[in-house]
Amino acid sequence: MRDANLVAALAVAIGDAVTLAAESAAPEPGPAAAALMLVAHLPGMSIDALRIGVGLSHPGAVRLVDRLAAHGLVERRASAEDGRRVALHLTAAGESAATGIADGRHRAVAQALDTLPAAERAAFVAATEKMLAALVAGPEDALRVCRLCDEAVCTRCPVDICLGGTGD
Amino acid sequence: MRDANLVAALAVAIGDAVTLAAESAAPEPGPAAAALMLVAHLPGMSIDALRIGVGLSHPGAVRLVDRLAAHGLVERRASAEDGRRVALHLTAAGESAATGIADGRHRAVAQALDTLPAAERAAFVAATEKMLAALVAGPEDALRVCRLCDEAVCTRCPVDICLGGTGD
DNA sequence: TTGAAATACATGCGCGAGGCATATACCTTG
DNA sequence: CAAGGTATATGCCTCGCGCATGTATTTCAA
Repeated sequence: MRDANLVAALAVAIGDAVTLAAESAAPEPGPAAAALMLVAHLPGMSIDALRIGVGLSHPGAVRLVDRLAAHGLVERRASAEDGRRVALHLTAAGESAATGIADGRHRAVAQALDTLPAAERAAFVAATEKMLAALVAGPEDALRVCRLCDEAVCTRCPVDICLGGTGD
Repeated sequence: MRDANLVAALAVAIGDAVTLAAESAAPEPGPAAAALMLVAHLPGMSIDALRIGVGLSHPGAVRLVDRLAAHGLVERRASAEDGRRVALHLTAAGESAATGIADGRHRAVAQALDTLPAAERAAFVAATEKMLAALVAGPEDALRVCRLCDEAVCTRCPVDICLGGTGD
């Protein structure tokens, strides 16, 4: 009981810090930061996939893309395979916004992680990987969990491996 | 870099699970669950303290209390010392809602934590305590971090100790 | 091949939570 | 006792979001 409470509190603390850092680098509070990171991670993704990742209704995702496009951060391109689909891509400004979000996220976590000596830190991260793999039950979970991930450093990604991917 | 990304991903995953569990036991999505847990933790607290904990503007907190009171979960009492203040208290229904939120939070984290063998789990929790203490810089941080805590199991609370309290 | 169902995206509409500015009551300090 | 600060409440507005619906494209069945 006490263990769970402590872990939940740390998750809330780190989650808040990550969210705060992400939103300060995004054009608006809320799911915009997650949307930018998702499109950075999966260029050409559809609005429907985005909808799952950010946890909005479909109309909500459409409006979110509208706003991000109005800010010049993403653009809708026609999909080659499927004429119904929209292929979402980041503009140059969108790329740099995504980089800023990833940096802020990294700094927020590093502030916590740097209080641990190297050995404890390694054990902590190893346990983190194990739990992360256990928490992901399907592709939809993966989209949600990775919605703020920095794909540049996500090597040997436990979520990807858990889904049968290579982890790259 | 990779360490930070993994830890952030786990924080997001656990944070989502905790939030989902909390909101499903609350009368509405958003900060309502946090408000109920805060009032459960600190009976008689003011609306201003609540405002800090849930991260709303003052009017937002007033309206949130209005809604919770309309649902019969909290009640405003007159403060004995200060006539300007409102002393917030949970009703019986509010107490049981808070219990449901704490239970959901506990289950969400236990699902992740139970994947670790006992030794790893103990090390993970020890590291968690250390980081939690390092992340709290003042009373306002404490209110925010503990906004979903279950006070019944929060013995030797690192946040409280970090602020000079006894941890109980 | 044609018509029906399914999928993906877009839009009209209304709701409701939240913030800003302001008002009121109370405490505190000179 | 007057002035300033603090705690709470309210009028007003904005805006994000979901529901229901509309449109275009693909898929499938007969």
